[in-house]
Amino acid sequence: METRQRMLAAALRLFAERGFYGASMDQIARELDLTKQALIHHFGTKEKLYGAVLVAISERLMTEAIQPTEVESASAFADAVSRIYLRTLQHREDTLLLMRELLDNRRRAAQAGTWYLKPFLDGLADLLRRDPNWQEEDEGSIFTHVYQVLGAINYFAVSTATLENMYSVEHVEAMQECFPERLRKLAMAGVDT
Amino acid sequence: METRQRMLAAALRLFAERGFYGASMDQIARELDLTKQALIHHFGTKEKLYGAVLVAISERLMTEAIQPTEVESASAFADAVSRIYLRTLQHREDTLLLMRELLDNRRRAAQAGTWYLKPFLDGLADLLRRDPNWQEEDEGSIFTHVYQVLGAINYFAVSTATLENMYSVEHVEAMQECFPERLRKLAMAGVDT
DNA sequence: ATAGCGGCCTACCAATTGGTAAGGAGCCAA
DNA sequence: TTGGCTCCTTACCAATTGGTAGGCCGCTAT
Repeated sequence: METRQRMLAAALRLFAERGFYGASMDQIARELDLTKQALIHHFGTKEKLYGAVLVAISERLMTEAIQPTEVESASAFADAVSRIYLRTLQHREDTLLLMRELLDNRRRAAQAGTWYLKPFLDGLADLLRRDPNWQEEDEGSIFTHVYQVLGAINYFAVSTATLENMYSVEHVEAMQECFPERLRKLAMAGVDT
Repeated sequence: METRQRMLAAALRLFAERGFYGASMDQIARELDLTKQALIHHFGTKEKLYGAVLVAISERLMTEAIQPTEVESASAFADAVSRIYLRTLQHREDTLLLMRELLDNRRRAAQAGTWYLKPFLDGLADLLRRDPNWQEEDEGSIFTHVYQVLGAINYFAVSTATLENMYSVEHVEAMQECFPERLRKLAMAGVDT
């Protein structure tokens, strides 16, 4: 059991860092001081290992990201967004892998079982729907707003390493400091401005 | 000459769709009814081919995305963002590849020549800096805002295929219809709210 | 003692990878 | 005609890929 968790952790790291094709079973196994056959023994195939990693991520996301008993307030959505932002930074590897999955998905898109994000998105949309400022808005508008805010978070979370090299560590730290406040303004961005 | 362009186009398509490791020289060549040695003849190695694709993208981005003679107006930034959004949708493959590059970059991050986005980012930041509403904001705040808005655009552009499968084509069309208007509100999201 | 079993190994395999070497077809200039 | 050049080919290669087959070791139940 212990081993299985270690395997999932190592696989997450390498898949997140190098992508599905970029990471080989052998590399993952070596990271654990095992042979790739140990991995195959536990998960069958590379695809299934990858799937198990995705399942683990989505479980974490569901149990941690959205509290179902969200307090109903005018800023409920903005509050949830703040929490999601913090969580995204903490689980950067999850974020990286989900981003990669988003890119790769379009090929095997027809396959089922890949909508790990759907309940999450729906939950956020629900939160926004209950906001008095948003009750007159149509569905498309609500989902669009949710997605734009999520995009702002995830894109940044995935970019910090590049930004640090493009500018400097201090520059990125300055951005990180401003981020929550500006994110809040995005989340609140007016319905009737 | 003609062939070189066709090669770059095919490489872009496959790299964007499957990533650097996911696309093989052979696949790219077959797409052109050539052998992979033709590709190697023109570009030397796979890495160099990939590099040439990135260079082509960044050139397109620089010449098209930001007009240097942007009219100075209160909504100059929001206008630029609107144009960038349209361009992003039109060149979705470019967007996909740049997103992948963003993810992969963190490994070979120290390498030079990969800051294709920097002049683009700086240009946008400049635009925002000249906005009267933003003149008192510090650098971190400005860059953060620019990046959040860019994130909203790119994340969505890269997600539409997945979203179509997750919900429906109509759902995504509804989002696409709302997008520009909501994006504008994001871009304008208040400085002193 | 021993049979079974989960956990992991070595040995091996076909397929695919990026890349080298060498040569041929077509064209143009001398 | 000859030589050279560009563009592309076939033939080949070592390395790596994911995966199969089968066996060894240590634990537990009988």
